[in-house]
Amino acid sequence: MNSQKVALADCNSFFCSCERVFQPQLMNRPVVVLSNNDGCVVSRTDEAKALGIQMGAPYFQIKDFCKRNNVAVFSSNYSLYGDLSRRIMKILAEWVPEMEVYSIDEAFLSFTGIKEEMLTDHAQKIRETLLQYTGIPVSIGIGPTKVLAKVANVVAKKNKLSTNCVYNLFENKNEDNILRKFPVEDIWGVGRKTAQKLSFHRIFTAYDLKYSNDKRIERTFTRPIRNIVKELRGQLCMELDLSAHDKKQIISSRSFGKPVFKMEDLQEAVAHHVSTAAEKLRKQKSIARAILVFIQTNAFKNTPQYHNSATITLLSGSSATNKLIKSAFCCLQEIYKTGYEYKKVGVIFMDLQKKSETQLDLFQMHDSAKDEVLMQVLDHVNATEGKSTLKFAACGIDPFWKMLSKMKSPNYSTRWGEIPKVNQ
DNA sequence: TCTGGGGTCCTAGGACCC
DNA sequence: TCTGGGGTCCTAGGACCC
Repeated sequence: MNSQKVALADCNSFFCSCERVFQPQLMNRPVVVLSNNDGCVVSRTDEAKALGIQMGAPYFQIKDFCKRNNVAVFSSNYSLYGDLSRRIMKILAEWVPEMEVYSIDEAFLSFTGIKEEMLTDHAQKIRETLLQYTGIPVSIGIGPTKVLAKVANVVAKKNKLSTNCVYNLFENKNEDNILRKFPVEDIWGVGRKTAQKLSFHRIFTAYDLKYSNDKRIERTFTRPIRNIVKELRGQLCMELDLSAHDKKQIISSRSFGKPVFKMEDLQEAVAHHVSTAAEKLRKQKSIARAILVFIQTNAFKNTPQYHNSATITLLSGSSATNKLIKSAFCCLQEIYKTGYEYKKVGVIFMDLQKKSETQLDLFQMHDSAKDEVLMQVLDHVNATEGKSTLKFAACGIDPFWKMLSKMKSPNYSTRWGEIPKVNQ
């Protein structure tokens, strides 16, 4: 029998909570944070949810509504959220022997070994500490598997007052009562398509899925769903992933703030994306052996549509921005067509490999020693003097296509010049 | 005027080989 | 005319996540 105990700590309305840390007057006021380009809503506080603002709602559609209802609106400030996330994970790590950082605002914690009667108390202490040290509220769900810990977390979040943001399934004598009220589409790993298919089989709740016919599930559904069924039954099949992995692909892409038609403008954007992605690539000490460039028109607009992509294989791999820009331009050349109004462009580095594990091949062209030094200097300057202090001319000086970010809060915790001042 | 971005995993099916 | 079957590897695309 599985004796594992898993907790899922998940920050409440994380991006909004980050904004509130530095503007406490926003407590109890509805707050939303927008995606890049101020496109749509990606984080909402309970007050904003109560007003009926939906996740993913396009901002231009709800702008007036927000004004009328005194909603505080922010552009996303990822350096702020990233920094607070790092602090939160560091604190969490001090409380448990093992944890898996699952996303910017979530971590699975191993509670195995803690006495059953102490679980809730332990979670409450973690919650209090995080709130005190960072100002960020979290909810914690506890169960015998990841899927059930996720379920418990949803229960905690939906009943903040009665649970004080901690819900422990081990304390519940009749777990099935919870599962009966839990819609199948809210289960972690069940998306829209699968929920549709499940409802066709008359499976509507987590309870239905837990007690569904094994043979039918085996026949009809894929492995991830079969694993979810097992986890709902308390059978652990998703272990905590403790190792910090290197990324297997690195993407950089953005929608344009304005329509773009010309090749030169696309090139500037592509050079910019390659620079961003290559910096991440070098940070994890890897090289890319394939690069993909894609371009898209605006699918929401009633204009001629076109989207395409091209890939180039780099035999020996590279992490040198200048070399990668050249390859990316070749891809772009291949797919660019005049006469279209482009909305988005992006690059993907694929087939990544650790630099140290690269097979040296006499006949292949590796990054030259000169490039290596150039990249080292580039990264060093940008790390110490600020992002994009030094960049390739191909990226342009002041790109007109750059994204909108009209309501961004200061980098309170990552830039000396923007640290909040305390009144004398 | 204005609708995000960055990831992972899985599977089906094609290509290829013997 | 008739033209196997099984295995592996790779890739594109689907589905899902936050």
